[in-house]
Amino acid sequence: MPELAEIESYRALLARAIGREICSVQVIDPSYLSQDLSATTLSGLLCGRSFDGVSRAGKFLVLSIAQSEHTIGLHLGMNGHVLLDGEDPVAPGPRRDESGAVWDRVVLLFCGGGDLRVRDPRRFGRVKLDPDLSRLGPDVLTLRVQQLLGALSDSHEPVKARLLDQTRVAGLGNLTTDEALWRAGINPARPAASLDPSEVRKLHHGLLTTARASIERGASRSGAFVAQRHPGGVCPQDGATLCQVRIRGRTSWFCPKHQPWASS
DNA sequence: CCGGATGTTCACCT
DNA sequence: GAGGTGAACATCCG
Repeated sequence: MPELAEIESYRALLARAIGREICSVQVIDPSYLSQDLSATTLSGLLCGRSFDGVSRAGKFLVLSIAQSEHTIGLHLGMNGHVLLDGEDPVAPGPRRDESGAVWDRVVLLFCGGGDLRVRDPRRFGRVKLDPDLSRLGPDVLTLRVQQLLGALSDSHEPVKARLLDQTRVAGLGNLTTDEALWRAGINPARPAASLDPSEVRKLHHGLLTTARASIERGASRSGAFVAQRHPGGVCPQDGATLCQVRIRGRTSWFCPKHQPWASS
């Protein structure tokens, strides 16, 4: 589930874990930790301490550890979920059995009761120590037109490939990007550098409005266009049957009528 | 049984 | 070097 909207929901959820002392760390699946992080290290770092801050950087959730220089980076991959005291703001979570614990990878128990669980059936996510955020591009929510221009102007890659590249712009996922390109009327396969300045401005507007709207609704699947993103789906704007292409291995949908190849 | 799914990385082509 | 493709990670769903 996690795209920007879901990650923001989890950021808000995790804020409620701030200040709660951790008494136990259960690394149920050691391979869920990044290679340079052992269960022993993680446990030693967290037990007896608490988090004193939570932020989002691109698709990473970053938890800072009180009385420590370290941070924990949480990346939820394609299907990761976070539960605090059993609560998951992103529905529906993976549910395979009634205990609901089958896909828990890492669990923190708080001294005062309650727990924080990282649940990820598909296991594409990771828990990292001191995640390297320096490689991330500017965050989509605070992206400026000039920065977008810079991210696009030096490449003949398809514009969508560039937008999904987290080192160029951080935080965009497949669905959000399709919706934003649709709003801006830009074909996802167009070479990035072929966009003229007015198209880049439209795209910038599309990216920010799409990202903000999805966060407000708490779901990356909530957009009018995303709802039509299936075979036979039609453009909510002009009714044309949507087309599908593959870009960088990801399915991309667009309206053949108002997202033409040629620039306007 | 097969293909595809909201993410990322890497090997291998052209 | 740049860009494209496919595979890999693991599991569920139609």
